[in-house]
Parts: sequence; structure tokens; C-alpha cells
Amino acid sequence: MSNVSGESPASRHADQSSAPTDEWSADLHARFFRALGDPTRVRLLLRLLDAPAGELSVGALVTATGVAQARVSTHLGCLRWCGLVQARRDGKQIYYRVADPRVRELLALAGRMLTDHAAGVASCAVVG
Amino acid sequence: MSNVSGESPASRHADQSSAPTDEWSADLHARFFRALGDPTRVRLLLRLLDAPAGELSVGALVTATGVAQARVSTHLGCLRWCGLVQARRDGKQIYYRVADPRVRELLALAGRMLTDHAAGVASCAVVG
DNA sequence: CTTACATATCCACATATATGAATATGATGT
DNA sequence: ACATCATATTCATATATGTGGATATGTAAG
Repeated sequence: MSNVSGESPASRHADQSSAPTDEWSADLHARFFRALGDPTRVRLLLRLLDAPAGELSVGALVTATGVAQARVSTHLGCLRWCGLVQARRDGKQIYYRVADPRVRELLALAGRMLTDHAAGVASCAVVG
Repeated sequence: MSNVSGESPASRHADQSSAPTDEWSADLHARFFRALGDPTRVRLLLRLLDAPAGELSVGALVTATGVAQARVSTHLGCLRWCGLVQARRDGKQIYYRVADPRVRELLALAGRMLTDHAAGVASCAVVG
């Protein structure tokens, strides 16, 4: 195992001419949204968000979602790395919670938008 | 060419037992975020959002972003299908504009979150 | 220190998604 | 009708990303 405390990475992009600003801004935004662009990760976030204690162990998430343990672990790792969730160890288990309150806002806003665009999004050929 | 007016698709998911609700909710959310998960699409949205007239022709977007025309067209098609942008024809050109004001909010919120999580998101191995 | 358990990581493979080049379609002006 | 411009679509291909299975790592208990 490793790194429950969520050691943080170093950033790229040293230069910052002037026009390129938009460029990584766009890249970064895209990466950010892709972090939320997986059904399993969204499921994990949703479960965590409405967890009674605001947190759930990996095992609990596995049974709650029915997703294989290895998969849950990997996706939690992604979410943790991106700063969206946070881990805490208690005995044998590791409890995860949503780390940033804005995650809830973001999902809520997306949900409201989906109220209007669900059909389109659901059938968009590009996003398979 | 075809369908500038944005003909809308039909939705899937007829059933709605009770538990599965979360399931497509998650799938749908994920799809939605993936629609925003491409750098080119984000660039297009950003350009449109700060366009003087609130709208830009495809050609203008091509020169503004430096992205190949075919690519711009495809990505605009995706955004249009998902209801995020809207097209209007004027003579030879087709002008696109952001169709939902919440797109701006969403990008703004994401931007604020990125202020704190940029390094992590930028270096997350999962989201390549 | 050995065993059992919870979580994380590695690997091979399938699939989704983006991309470039070529081409088709629609509109305008002559 | 013809020639031209603006935009859309198709196709082949490269690449990114998710998935399952096996295994490693860390932790607690005996």
C-alpha cells in the first residue's frame, strides 16, 4: 500500500507567455472534467456525498457500488490525486470523504443542466 | 451539411425502478462531464464565452483556435448535440453561441476549484 | 513472526475517443 | 446552371482510458 495521506504532485507548465494561458487553462479544465467523466468515479462521489457520516471505507464503497475492489481503489486514487476526496486510516480500513465542498455544488449544477439536456447528452455519439 | 437548427435526439432509459436511478444519474453525469473533457471543446467554449458579440462563426473559431476546420466542426457538433451551444446561419457562415448560461457558471466553478487542485489534476496519471 | 484481512498496484487486453486527410453538402453570387 | 466559399461528414488510424485478474503492500491480531 502507499500514500494514504495523499502526497501531492508537482506541477508542469513553467512558461506563461500570454496567449498560451488560455491553452493550459483549456487543457486543465478538460483534464478536470475528465476526472469526473467516469461513471464509477461519479458513483463513488455520489455515495460519499450522501454517506451518513460523510465518509465510507473502501470496503463499504465496494459493497455499496458493486464494483470490484481493485477498480474502486484505482478510481479513488484518481479522485484523491485530483484533490476531490480525502483518505483517513482507522485500523485496517481507510475511510474516504469528499475533500472539497464545491464538488457537491459542481454535481448539483451539472444535475440541473442535465434536467434540460439529458436526452442530448445521453445520445451524443461523440461521448460514447 | 445538415441540421444547423440542432434537431434533438430521443432519450434512452425507459425504466426507472428505484435503485438504478443513481446508476444512470452517474452515467449521465459522467457523459456530461466527458462532453467537457476535451481541450478543444473547452477552448471553443471559452472563445465563445468571451466573444464580443457572444457568437463566432466556425471560420472565426478555426482561426482563433488554430484547430483544423474539420475538427472544429466535429467538436461543435458534439457541443451542439449536448445542448451547450447553439447555431445560427447568416449567409454563408454559421454562427455559434453558448446556449446555456450555466455553462459559464460551470466553467467558472471548475476554474475556482482548479486554483486549489491544479497541480494534482495536471499530473494525475489516470486522466492522461 | 505468522496468519488473516483491507487496500493498493501491476499487467494484458478491450474499447472509447481524438485526429488528419479526403470528400460531401449546402449556400451564394454570376 | 456553374463556380466558389463555408461548413459538415466519412474513414482509417493512433492513442487514451477502463477493466479484470493476479499479486503486492500495509496493518492488526494471535
